[in-house]
Amino acid sequence: MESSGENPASISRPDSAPHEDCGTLKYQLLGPSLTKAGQDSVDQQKVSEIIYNASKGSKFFNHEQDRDRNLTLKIERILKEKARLERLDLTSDLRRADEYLAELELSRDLSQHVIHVDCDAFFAAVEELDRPELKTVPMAVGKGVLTTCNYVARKFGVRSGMASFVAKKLCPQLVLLPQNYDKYTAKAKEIRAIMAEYDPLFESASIDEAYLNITAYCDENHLEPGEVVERMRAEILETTKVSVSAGIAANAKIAKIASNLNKPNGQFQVPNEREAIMEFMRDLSVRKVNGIGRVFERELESIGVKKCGDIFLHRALLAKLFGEKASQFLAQCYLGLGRTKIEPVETQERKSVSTETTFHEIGDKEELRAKLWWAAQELEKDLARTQFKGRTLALKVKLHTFEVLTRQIAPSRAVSLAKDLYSFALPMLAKLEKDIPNLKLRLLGLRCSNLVSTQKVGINFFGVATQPKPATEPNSEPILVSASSANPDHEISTERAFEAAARQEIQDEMNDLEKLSQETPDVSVAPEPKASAAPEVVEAPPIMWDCPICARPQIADDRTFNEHVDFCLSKQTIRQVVQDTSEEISLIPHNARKRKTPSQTVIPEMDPKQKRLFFE
DNA sequence: GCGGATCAC
DNA sequence: TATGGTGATCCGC
Repeated sequence: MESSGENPASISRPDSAPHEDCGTLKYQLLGPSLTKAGQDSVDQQKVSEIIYNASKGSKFFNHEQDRDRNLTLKIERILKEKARLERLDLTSDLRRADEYLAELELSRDLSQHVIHVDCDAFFAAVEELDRPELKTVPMAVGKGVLTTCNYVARKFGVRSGMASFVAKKLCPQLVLLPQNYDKYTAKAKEIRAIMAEYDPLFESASIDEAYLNITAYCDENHLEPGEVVERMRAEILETTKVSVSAGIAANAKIAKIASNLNKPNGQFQVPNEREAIMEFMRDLSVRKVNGIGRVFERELESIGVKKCGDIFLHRALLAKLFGEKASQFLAQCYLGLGRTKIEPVETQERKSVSTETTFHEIGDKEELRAKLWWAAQELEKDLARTQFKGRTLALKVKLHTFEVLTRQIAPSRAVSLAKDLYSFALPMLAKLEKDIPNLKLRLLGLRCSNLVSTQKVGINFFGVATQPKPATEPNSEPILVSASSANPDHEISTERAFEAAARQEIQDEMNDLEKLSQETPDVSVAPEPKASAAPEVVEAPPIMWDCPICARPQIADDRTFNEHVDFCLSKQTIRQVVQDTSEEISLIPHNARKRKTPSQTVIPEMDPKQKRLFFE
């Protein structure tokens, strides 16, 4: 959109309030990474004008405008509620808040040295290693949306998460590179090998970030945390040629904030002293805290909380205005408290597996089915890779207006195969088509949650024998047992493992027999997908027939269909058995890695199948 | 338990 | 012309 020189704030928009929300909208349009490093010298005013003008009138823009208006309304309600509360007697709320603060204070642990390590413009930095000439020109990685950009580009206001055409408006000479994820993963592995010397139980927060607890390392080597981090950063730069920044503090929350303060290639330490920590938090913008995003920032700002220090003044109101969890979180921010427990991601249990893709607007039903089929195939692959099935299946769509909807169902048994995923998702899509006339989508995705492990007996990533846990008894443990659970020495007996294997076999037979039968309303609406799917579809979606017994859609190939009908006739008895045997429990290895001295540390070779999971 | 919303990277 | 994908969590109902 060409610049006409007019002030965007003065542009009148149809069907909207006057321009008072323009400021917040422009702020919203600046994107979530405004607080990132490398933006200090940027004229944000000018940048926001350019972004505004580039976006103006688009469907994306209109959606952002809607969201902005809704947030403004929500804030009005918050302010009204605040005024109402302030007319009441708040002494008990105040007392409750103070009691909670006192209780938290008792839990303060200043004995640990936690660091957060963050690679500087990671993807861009890796690309610059291959093409050093890019170091001096503005460059970004990503196609439709930028994932990273180098510091030269940031001087133009270019940021990660920005649409590339907008970035090009800000910086026409911007060099755009496609993502090369394998390359970044390989480099991340090099960096992690070094970090493991300092803490073998380090925690990967993402491909380019990690938390380490270096308390033991400091003690064993009689070094101060600052020295250790200087050393580690130098070692990483020396051997991998990638610069990293780090934060050093008593807990993960402050370390994370601190790692951003001397970016790039720097470090910042907050001493393990209560006074120093309180002072550090006092003047810290709430937006810098991990977990407080643009929305909560605006809500807090509206009641007068801009800095973490401001939380104290408003402590009596926070629980009623923002909820219990949020107020507890804010209390921790005020005190500068955070977790000190750093543990490998492999010990943390996965909750969902999902896939989604954005495409050009599609309204054609067959084309949408082709997309759904493709998503089902992708999810099957991801479920196979991560060795899970899902007891819950969710369909996610984004309308052409950018509005997002999700619909989910809970099949009686865990699902993982593309045709099953498709069979269960199709009625949900059909219902949306029925309920929303002229449905046009720009994104479609599938997600499995309520996961059940399909991990077989074998040797896992750390060389530890693993077995699928036998089925749970009606009143027993939660579905997934992680290393962090209460009984870390819990072992599965051989007998129980055999039992499990036996039940697994029974279940596999059931799988073949049952071929799914579900509560799927509205199947008559679902048109049958034809073989003439979109070109990129490898395999045509299966043809669906309705079962004459249960009236639910089934894969229409003769054998499958007949088996289903047979099953459906005898369902009541079999269903019970299936439910009793369908529990599969993952045993996540515990004590797989132990913190030990650096010289003893071995980085095991990666099993290719587990590789992507490990690096996620 | 479901669906919307927020958040991080 | 045009604005991502994956995973987690919380809230209100």
